[in-house]
Amino acid sequence: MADDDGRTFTIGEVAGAVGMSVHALRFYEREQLLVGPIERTASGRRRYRPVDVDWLRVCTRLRESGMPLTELKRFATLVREGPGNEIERLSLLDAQRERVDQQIRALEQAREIITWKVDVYEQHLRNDEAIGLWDPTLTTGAQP
Amino acid sequence: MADDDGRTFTIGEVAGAVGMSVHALRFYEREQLLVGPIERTASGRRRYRPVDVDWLRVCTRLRESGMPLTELKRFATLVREGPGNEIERLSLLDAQRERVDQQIRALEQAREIITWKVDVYEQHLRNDEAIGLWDPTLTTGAQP
DNA sequence: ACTTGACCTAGAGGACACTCTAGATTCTAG
DNA sequence: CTAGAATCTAGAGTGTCCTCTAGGTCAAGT
Repeated sequence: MADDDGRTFTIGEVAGAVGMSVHALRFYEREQLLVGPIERTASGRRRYRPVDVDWLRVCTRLRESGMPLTELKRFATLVREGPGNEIERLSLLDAQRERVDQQIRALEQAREIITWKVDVYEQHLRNDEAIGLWDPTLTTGAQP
Repeated sequence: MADDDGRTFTIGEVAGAVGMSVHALRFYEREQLLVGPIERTASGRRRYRPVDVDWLRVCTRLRESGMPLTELKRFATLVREGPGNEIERLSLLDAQRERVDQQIRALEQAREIITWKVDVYEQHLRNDEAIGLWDPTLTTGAQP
């Protein structure tokens, strides 16, 4: 078990490590988005274990992929409840992967339109013409 | 000029065509996110021209790609002001394309993590084992 | 010892992008 | 002609996801 060597981290260290604010970390805890309870020092300060940090890293990835907090919370709850609900965890993740694929497709479409417009402008600037071709609202092929 | 044939559309038709609500369309107009003024009938109802619809389609793409409304407004303003600011329009679009690329990369990373977790769960369900491998907080390679 | 900075809670506040309401008018189909 | 659907305005409200504030406690360096 090289996994849980007694290292712990302050909230500030964790914030730096996972790219969230300390405010957000406390918010996540309040909202029950974490799997285990975060331990405290005698004086009440949070001590994050490596496993907590790992979970937070997963959280940030899922959030980046557009998973809403409600669903992240659902997932956290399932994990907290322990073995027996793997099918639900799986379907939750699978649904999210589907959404990610859709997002990627949408972004690629948007990227094409942007690129097309960039090309139009670049060509315009190269040609330095003012022949009415440059109304960016013209997206249909019909040109005078 | 096969471009501006007198067809016009009601706000409801446009909403259906571009996938926005009528509320959103009025909101966009109020917020100066449109390029031209939308014409009105004698009784004050909006009449959208094809060019307006085209612009709205561009808007939805840019929004889908994560462009904030403030920037969309800036772009609309530049277009409204007419020729002469193409360089700024270009840099705005180019910056957005850069952000889209970053988003795609982030989504692909998230997708990998999700897929990996899905695989883990699927394998688990196939094997029907409970040997402590299934703590989803374990993201580091170390396994017993 | 003292100062500076990190941390604590509970709750308010803010940014964003709409979404909805109310009350009135107007268009359209039967 | 009339009922119902669509539209109008100005402004308030909503959901999401944090972010910040106030008023403290605690820890570490000098």
